[in-house]
Amino acid sequence: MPTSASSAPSSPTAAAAPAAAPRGASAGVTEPPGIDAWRSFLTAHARITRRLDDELQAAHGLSLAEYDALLQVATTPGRRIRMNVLAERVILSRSGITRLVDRLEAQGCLERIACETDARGQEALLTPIGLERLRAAARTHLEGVHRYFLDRLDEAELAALDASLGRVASPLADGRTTHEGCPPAAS
Amino acid sequence: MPTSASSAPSSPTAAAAPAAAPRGASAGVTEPPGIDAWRSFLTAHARITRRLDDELQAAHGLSLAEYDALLQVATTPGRRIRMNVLAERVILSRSGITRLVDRLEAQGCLERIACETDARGQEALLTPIGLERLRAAARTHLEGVHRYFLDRLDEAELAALDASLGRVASPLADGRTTHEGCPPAAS
DNA sequence: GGGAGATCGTTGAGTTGTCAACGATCCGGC
DNA sequence: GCCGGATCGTTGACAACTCAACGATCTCCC
Repeated sequence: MPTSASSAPSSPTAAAAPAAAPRGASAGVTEPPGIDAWRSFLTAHARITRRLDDELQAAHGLSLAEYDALLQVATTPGRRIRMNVLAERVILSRSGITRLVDRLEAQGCLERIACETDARGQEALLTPIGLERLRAAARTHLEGVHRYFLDRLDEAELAALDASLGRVASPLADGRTTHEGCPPAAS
Repeated sequence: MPTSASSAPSSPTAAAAPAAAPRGASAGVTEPPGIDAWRSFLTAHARITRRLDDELQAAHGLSLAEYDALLQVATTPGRRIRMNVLAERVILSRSGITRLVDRLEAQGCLERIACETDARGQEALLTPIGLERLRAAARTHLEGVHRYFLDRLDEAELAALDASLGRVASPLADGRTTHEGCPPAAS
């Protein structure tokens, strides 16, 4: 899912949007107000993450997902984490995590160890190489996050963003099944 | 790129974050303030789009990317659009668009026609089937966008989001090459 | 304590995207 | 008019994810 912007056409008010989709439209579909925010959200995400991923890849041979996984391991007490938990944090399926850890293990950044308290479990353990790799990559990554995101917003905006998006994300915590615990609207 | 959240560890202030990553951390990396907004941004995107994609797929057998492509065609005057432009709007590589249009064409939603003014060019043309498909899907999709996004934010928040994220996205308009026209910070 | 059912991580198969390279066509300078 | 370089859409090869199914293990209730 590449995830661009746009959701449905509306009023013929082609306004800002410097180089992307038309903000107004013309098909046989109607759209709600506020949808512009949704589009900006999608567009911003697609553009920024692509940029960050490219830069990280070019400078350190690490994808954003790999970086994130290393970070999650590094910031967990003991620098090891159940595959399980890692999957949820990085927002990947369990099989996705298996393969991602495979890759990082092959590069020497992570090690797999058996979980002491659960014989089914595996833990990913950060190696010194992995930590060094993460440290180096963090510089590049944070620089990018600043350049493309943080530096363009003032403190109030960042706080507002955090509040709004945090509120929007929290009810969707798990996501295993398609939509169970969430009443469609008011029913 | 699965794109979860998080960027770097920081102060040991594990606060909100209902079911995901720790907001404070403990590795050998330092992090800037405001990074919480960045994390919320990533988390919200990952969770919402996954949900929307699942629902759209279940109800109409359409991925979010396919939906978006249909919408882009539908909202372009003449209901046809150059592959080129479509790629940019949906934020996909040109080969990605070739394949996506292949799929939609196979389903009868789109048709490929030669461009009249440029013999190299192809245009994707929306078929009646495609329009009907889009209309049906739009209901599901918009309902989801409301449920997971719009309805959780008031008007002021939406406006703020649009302004902030729009400003953040615009400088990254094209994105073909990795980072050419953007001074690293202040140099 | 024993068995049914849930959960763990991995695997095979399939999907959807990318990059590099291609032939075809367009365009600007000579 | 024509030729060199850009741009168009497609293709082959590959990368990274998903789902479904698996054996192993845990957990809870009888």
